[in-house]
Amino acid sequence: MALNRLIVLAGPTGTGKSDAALDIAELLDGEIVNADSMQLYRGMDIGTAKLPPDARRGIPHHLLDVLDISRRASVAAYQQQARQHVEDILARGRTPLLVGGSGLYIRAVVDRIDFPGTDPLVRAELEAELADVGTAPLFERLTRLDPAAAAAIEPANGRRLVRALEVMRVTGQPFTATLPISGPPLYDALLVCLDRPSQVLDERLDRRVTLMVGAGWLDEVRTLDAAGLRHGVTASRALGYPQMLAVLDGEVDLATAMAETTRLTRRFVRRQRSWFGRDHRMHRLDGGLPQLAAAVAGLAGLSG
RNA sequence: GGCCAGGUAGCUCAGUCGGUACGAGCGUCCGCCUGAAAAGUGGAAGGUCGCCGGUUCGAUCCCGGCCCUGGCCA
Repeated sequence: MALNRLIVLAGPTGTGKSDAALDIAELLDGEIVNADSMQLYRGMDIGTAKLPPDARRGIPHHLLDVLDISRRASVAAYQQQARQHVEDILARGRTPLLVGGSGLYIRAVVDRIDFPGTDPLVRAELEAELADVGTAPLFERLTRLDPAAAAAIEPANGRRLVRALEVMRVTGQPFTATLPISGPPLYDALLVCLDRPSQVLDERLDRRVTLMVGAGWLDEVRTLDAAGLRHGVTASRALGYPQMLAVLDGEVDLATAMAETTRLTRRFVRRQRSWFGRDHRMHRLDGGLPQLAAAVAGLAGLSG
């Protein structure tokens, strides 16, 4: 029943990946590996739509709740861990299912991408410089040191400028600022992208935020706040969390925060589409398809 | 009924002391993305400037009337 290959279930937020993954896992004797950057965090449950343990049907889920909110997330670390899990699952004779909406994370697992090293001190220094003098001087320097990278990075994109200069400093090598052309995926992966018509998805997202609040999202955020959420570089930026913190601070009313959250989530979905849309290796399926699991199994080469 | 403010991009609003609307933010659409990626970023499409008439070589901006919105007074 198990396949000797990886199945990737990608797609925008709210398309039904988590639930579909359960069905597929049951059908193909699978185990799930999370590919969602924010679900890595312990305690961020409601707002990240993390599947509660009692809803997982006994199917093993890996790489959920592995990071403290104070820690930065890291693609490179994720890549290493996720691949380890995929390989372990394969070794166990089961089907690994990589499920999530973080496009770069998925590519990090499935493609030959090597992330150059990092240095906290160099990084901190460059970030301080960015905060101090702005983006222009950094861009100018990058143009001198690494013209190719500079040509591929928008002058106003501080984040990427910092990283490019960091790589230059740490490795002495130029920064590869363009994603490699994707060849055949590792692990003979079957790539599936779930989506829904915009109107349907937007309505689902709207409803989802309401459900999250009803499920106690504000309490969750209050708890996380006490644990230092505001100081978590990555965690504090998760969709909706800053908005809920603002409610707790009495800065905005709940309705406004919710509207803002759905707005940002919609925008995020558009970016996810732009990311997944150009990966021509992906099979696209509607997340609302009745026999989704069977369809995926069929694509994977398992008939019936 | 009277007075005041206002009717400019899908929304909220700038602006033109009369000479093809420099518009902005948000939204929408399209794109980029190698150690924060639920992050960060680039571009595009959108406007009979409430309606009718007048003055003028020319009006979104001046004048008159009308309609609509909000507020105040009665």
